[in-house]
Amino acid sequence: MTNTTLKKISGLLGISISTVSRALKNHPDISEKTKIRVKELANTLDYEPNANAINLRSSKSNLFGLIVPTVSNFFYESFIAAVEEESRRNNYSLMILQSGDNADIEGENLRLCRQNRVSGIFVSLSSETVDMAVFTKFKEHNIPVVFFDKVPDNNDCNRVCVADALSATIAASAIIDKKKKKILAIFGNPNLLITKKRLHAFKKTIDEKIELIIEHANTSAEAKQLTLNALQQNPDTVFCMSDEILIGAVKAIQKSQLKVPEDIAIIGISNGFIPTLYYPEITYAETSSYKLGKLAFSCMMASLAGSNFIQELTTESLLVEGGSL
Amino acid sequence: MTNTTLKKISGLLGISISTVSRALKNHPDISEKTKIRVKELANTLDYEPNANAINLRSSKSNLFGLIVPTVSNFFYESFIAAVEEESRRNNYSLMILQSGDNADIEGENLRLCRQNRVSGIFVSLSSETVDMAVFTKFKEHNIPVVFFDKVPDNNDCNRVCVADALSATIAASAIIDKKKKKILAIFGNPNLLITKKRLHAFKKTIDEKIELIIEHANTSAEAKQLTLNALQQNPDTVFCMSDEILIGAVKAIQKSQLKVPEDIAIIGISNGFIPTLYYPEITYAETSSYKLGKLAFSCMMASLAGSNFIQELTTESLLVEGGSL
DNA sequence: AAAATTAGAGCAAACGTTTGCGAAACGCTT
DNA sequence: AAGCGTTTCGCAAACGTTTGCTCTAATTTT
Repeated sequence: MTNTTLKKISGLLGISISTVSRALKNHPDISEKTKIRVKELANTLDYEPNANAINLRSSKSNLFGLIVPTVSNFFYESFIAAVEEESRRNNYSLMILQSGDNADIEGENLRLCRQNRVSGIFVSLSSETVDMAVFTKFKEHNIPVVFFDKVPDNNDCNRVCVADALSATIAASAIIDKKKKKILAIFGNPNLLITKKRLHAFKKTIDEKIELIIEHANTSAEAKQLTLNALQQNPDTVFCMSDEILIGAVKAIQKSQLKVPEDIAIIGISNGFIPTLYYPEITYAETSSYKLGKLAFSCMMASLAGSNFIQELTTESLLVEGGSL
Repeated sequence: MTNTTLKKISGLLGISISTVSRALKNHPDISEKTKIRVKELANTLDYEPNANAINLRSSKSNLFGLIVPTVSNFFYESFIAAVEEESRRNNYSLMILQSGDNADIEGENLRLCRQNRVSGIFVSLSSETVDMAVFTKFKEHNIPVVFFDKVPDNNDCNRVCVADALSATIAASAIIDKKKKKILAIFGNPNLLITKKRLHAFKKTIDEKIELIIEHANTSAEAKQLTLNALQQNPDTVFCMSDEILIGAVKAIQKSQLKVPEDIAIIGISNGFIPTLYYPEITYAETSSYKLGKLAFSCMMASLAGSNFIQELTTESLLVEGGSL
């Protein structure tokens, strides 16, 4: 069965297309009788307006693009869930694209967004991305870009981030409160902005009287191995900058058959899912990507409303107590 | 800056719109000189064809809809990742919608798909959904529907599922091979089709000489509590039907300070992520939602190619050995 | 009763592409 | 010089909507 159109309805009813269009929209020019006839037929024919035609005619898409390295990630999924929810509430659709951490595919996805005349895009950069020129095109076309998580260095763009410094500070404070003396602190790739921010805040908060072993791990496996080694030095606490690192550290501790928190305490910074998988649950400073999604969306709406106010926003953070500290 | 169109280029070059269109597509009718002039200008003007116009003109969208209860779920995310990858490889875009397990929102999402003239949809039903009439409309319009995971009961539709029976059989066989004697087997909601399938296959495979304690849990917390209780009976093995249940069971075992696998063995059925978070890693029968995504996509492409062959497909399953059995 | 208002509906253009068809302009053959 | 085939391009319609304008009758006003 071919799709129902205004023309089809108008033909069947012997009235003009414009009358049908207006009738369906309750335009006051159209008589009640006509409206009813039109609506009934539209209903039985399962009429659904063609979004492409509407978009073309109106030069609007009510569509957002969202580009992430991968959708299969416990941080992004909550973010996406939040953005999708808000989009629907505001009558927008969402086109989700994965870059696979590949700059070429990212570029391809950006083209797709432009071709679909998206109203705006949310982007978490691929780790390969160096050329920011692609994104300036969006600005030239007045399409807002909201960066999140993996954001660019230059600050003439909209960025929303989790509370990197604050969460690290909160975690450090919690450690201090518990009067811990020797901490193994594991951070991620030292070149990443997120690592720098968290490391700096953490070190700044920790007392000098507390012994600090600082390590860097790129993967969960690295974190595990490195923790196994560092446990020789008998730290009383392990701090993990991210879920990825936490997973490795916990494995190492479980392997070493240490009791948590008696033999060793653990604290992390997390979105909230991973820490609840263990017993005892891991104490963490929350950096909710769901909240980040909400924040990103409001930033997007502000930009669309004409705010040329380029801003960097951060979410809040709070300590969620498990039994690991 | 307003968007570049064929008309704009044609005006600037003093040639007709159709010539511009053909030049950009390397149509043989157009001379090399003209092609070069057109392409250069298109380049400097950042021309990107308007997808809405193309879709309208061609009555095709090259767009798939994907509807899930929530995107924030370690099963769906892999599925989505797979479908997105394949879509891109085949020049399709993906519109991802969440139903929030709400039938109304699901209906709303389906309308959105129709309005956007999607080429096909992937659906995991909300738990509320009872009225299948909404989906028959897609059939009437020749839009393929591929159900996955939460599929309808009636079998006049395309369904792709993970290997429920097979995975349970594999897990049971692994238990038998290890000569275990007393098994705590935890399953999900007994009303769900997936539970019935897995339970049936599991029981059928397990020897009568093996002692079997069968329990049902709806949530991770329930599974934990129930495991704590059942541990009193000293099972030598715990089998978990799903990740959700596994999480609870592992917590209970960690709380009881039992050594795995010496004191107690664990085996599950899983997508593959959760089991790797523990030490030792959990042995599981794999039911990959990533593979399911690939399967769903090929089913979709077959339908689009005109196959009226309604089918139910299942993925394969294999044993992934951790150190927990 | 003539004029003015109003209700109800249609015409046609526009959004940006694609494409069948036709039309110049040119070179080539007889 | 007339006929013919190419090459290169333009015209115009179509996809489905929306909307400013016009038009006809019917109703109201003076």
